[in-house]
Amino acid sequence: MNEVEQTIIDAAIKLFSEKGYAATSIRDISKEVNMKSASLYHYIESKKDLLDLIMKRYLTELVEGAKQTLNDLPVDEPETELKNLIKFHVESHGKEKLAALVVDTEYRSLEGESREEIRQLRKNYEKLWQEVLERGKRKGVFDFKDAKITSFALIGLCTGVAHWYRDEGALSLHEIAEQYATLGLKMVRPH
Amino acid sequence: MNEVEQTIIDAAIKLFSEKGYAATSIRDISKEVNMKSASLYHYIESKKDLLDLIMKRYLTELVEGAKQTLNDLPVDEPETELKNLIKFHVESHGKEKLAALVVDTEYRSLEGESREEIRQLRKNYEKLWQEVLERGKRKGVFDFKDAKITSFALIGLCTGVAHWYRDEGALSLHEIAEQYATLGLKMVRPH
DNA sequence: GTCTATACGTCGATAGAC
DNA sequence: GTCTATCGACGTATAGAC
Repeated sequence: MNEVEQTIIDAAIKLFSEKGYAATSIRDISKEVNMKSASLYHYIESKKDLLDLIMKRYLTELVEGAKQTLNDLPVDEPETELKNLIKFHVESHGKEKLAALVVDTEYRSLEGESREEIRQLRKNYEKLWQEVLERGKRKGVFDFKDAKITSFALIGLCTGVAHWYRDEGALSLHEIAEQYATLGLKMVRPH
Repeated sequence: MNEVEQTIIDAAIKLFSEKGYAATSIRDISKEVNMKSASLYHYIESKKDLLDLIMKRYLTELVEGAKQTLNDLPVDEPETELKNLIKFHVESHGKEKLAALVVDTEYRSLEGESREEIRQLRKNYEKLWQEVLERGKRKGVFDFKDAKITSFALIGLCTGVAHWYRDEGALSLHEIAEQYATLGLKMVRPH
């Protein structure tokens, strides 16, 4: 992956997140990187390929990062695990806000194998959360009815951050992540 | 609004929610309603108009429904208010899932006045939630740091339902709404 | 009200000069 | 590696017959 390729990918992420994949033309992207559209094809195979690459790369980073987060933690502390899972997700969605928006909104633009691949990555990610929730429930530190619904609820909650977070906002990303961790933990704690 | 117009709107909602506004052509919509694309223009002014109408109508329904929900409740019970706000939002997003998806994902496809109008409607809706939250905090039945962030978190949580809910699923929409109300209330209750 | 025909712009992608 | 030129398909929208 050389420098020019990365510039093209960044331009695509910016435009896809602003206008959507379908509404962004290859000519739009080429203008953004000060090239003619024909030149882009020296670096990419197709517009579809560009989306596939972005979705796959960012979602893989999210899944691997979450796995690593859990691995770095002491065993058998589901509350700590959930707290850090939330913080990692929120911070990741704030730092890579534009890519996160693309991943969250362009699943429907994928076709065939790519779509299936992304679907699997998502499922793996949800499973990570569900396992933490189930461990906490067995241990008695969490209380909820359905692990799947609760995982959707928690992930949806954290994903929402990418839709409103701004670097210039009053609260730092770290503070927001802390608040979300508090909110999320309260959601599943017995009372 | 006659029958044919409603059929066209329903077809547009279906296709916009599946493929997105930009990826849906007037010809796609006309095929869905067994017409030629030129005939559609007897009922609509433009493709853009169709989106404006869908976004405005559904979001207005949501805001008005939420206001009505609050009006029907006893005064000075913020917990009851939040519970019913959550249930109304979740049930509305389940019942009109496709329209909800369009509203949630196609804001970026709006331009000019329409965009501003929808932005205002959204703001009004968020304000409803924030007022309930503030009242609860003053009364001491809610505990959270920032009303704006908490309202975003709660609304984002409930909106997520439209992304995974299915009529054929194991849980009824009513049950899901109840679970979400429980989760949401736990999020903001002092412990 | 619904159609056929079509205007005219933009799309993704390619050929081939430099 | 970047360009100009261009292809054929498809986009929204309109004109005008019936």
